[in-house]
Amino acid sequence: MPESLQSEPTAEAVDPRILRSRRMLMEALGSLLNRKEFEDISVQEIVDEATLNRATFYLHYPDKNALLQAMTAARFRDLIARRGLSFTDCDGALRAIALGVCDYLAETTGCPSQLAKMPLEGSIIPVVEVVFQEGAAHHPAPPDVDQALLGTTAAWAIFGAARRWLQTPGRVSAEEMAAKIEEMVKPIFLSASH
Amino acid sequence: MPESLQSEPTAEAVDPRILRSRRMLMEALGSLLNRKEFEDISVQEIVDEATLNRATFYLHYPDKNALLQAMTAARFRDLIARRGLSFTDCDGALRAIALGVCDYLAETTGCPSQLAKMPLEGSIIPVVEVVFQEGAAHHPAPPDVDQALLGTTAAWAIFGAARRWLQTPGRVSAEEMAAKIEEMVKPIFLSASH
DNA sequence: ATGCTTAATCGACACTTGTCGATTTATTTT
DNA sequence: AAAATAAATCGACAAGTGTCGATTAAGCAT
Repeated sequence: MPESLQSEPTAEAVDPRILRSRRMLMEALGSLLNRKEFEDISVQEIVDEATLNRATFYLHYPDKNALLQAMTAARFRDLIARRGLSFTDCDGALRAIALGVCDYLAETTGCPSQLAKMPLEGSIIPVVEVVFQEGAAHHPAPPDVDQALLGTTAAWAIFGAARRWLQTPGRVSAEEMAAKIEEMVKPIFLSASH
Repeated sequence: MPESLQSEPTAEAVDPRILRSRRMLMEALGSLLNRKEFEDISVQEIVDEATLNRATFYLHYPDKNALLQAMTAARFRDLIARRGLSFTDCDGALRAIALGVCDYLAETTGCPSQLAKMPLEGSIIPVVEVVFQEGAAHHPAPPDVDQALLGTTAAWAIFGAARRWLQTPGRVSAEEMAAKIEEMVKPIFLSASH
């Protein structure tokens, strides 16, 4: 069971109807979120907006939280891709990632909804982890340290910090915050080499 | 609207019926979680187990997720309190916190349910933050660094690392993991002093 | 073009959710 | 002890949820 669109560029062909349905559901939810709170949106409303049947929804997602999560992951992946953030150009990349998370959060919560809730962790953090994963592959050589663990820990730290920043009343600029996050998180990766 | 029991030792008196209802609801949920998945438990089942009316449930929690969160926070707070973990005895405390999180996760997910899901972030992380907060108060002096931000970032990092450890197949001991976490997270606090 | 496979649709189902007003019961105040 | 306050109960409600079997229609293979 494939779980997200627009990954795996050369993967095996996927039925275009599946892509279409998922895309329309995401667009429908995105559109509705401009008008009302996530909690106040029913599956029926989503499929109406998407001009799909309600049963089709459940063919793709177990519930509306899963759709929100998939949509968030897709959008954030998109933002990362647009900025060309791979960890291959290694320095400054950490700050760029942090800035991406801050920007994304600020952007999607500038809407009427205060989306700084839970379902986002499950979608943004894994994307950040993947970026670190790719970066680790391009890195010199992992002696004995668990690169994946470092990536996970850093991803959570970044998200937690960005989330706190977002819900701070008189917050500083995203760029400033990204610099702070970089300072805090960078040593995590250095901790491996004592 | 008070949100949790067993805090504020000398606070204004709370109606004993409120404490009783919330305690019974938490115990009921805890008991049911030994038998079935959280998703498969309805509010009706919870109040049946607690011998309370369903309307009473909604008098205290907006939904069952809120109850799970409150229960988790209470249990984790309890574990922290039992171990006497305040950050006042500053060194080694970070590892002790990490160990507490690992132990708690391993303990509550040893049950049939794989509770390493989302609602836990919302309950464990804040508790860890509070511990850091108290520790910061007993600390020398915050020059210009945002102690709260450091605490939040560290709390998320700890939880993320512990969570990953938990769902690792051939995982190392909790003590070993706590040591690793300490190593990774400690520099976060030192990052402030360049 | 024809059939095979699988996604999308439809209507219906039992169940859960969250809320309400009205009543009863427990606790605190005076 | 009696009155005032607030929590717990009850029944009922409209709405939403997740699932099902049966049908239609779109995409893919040969």
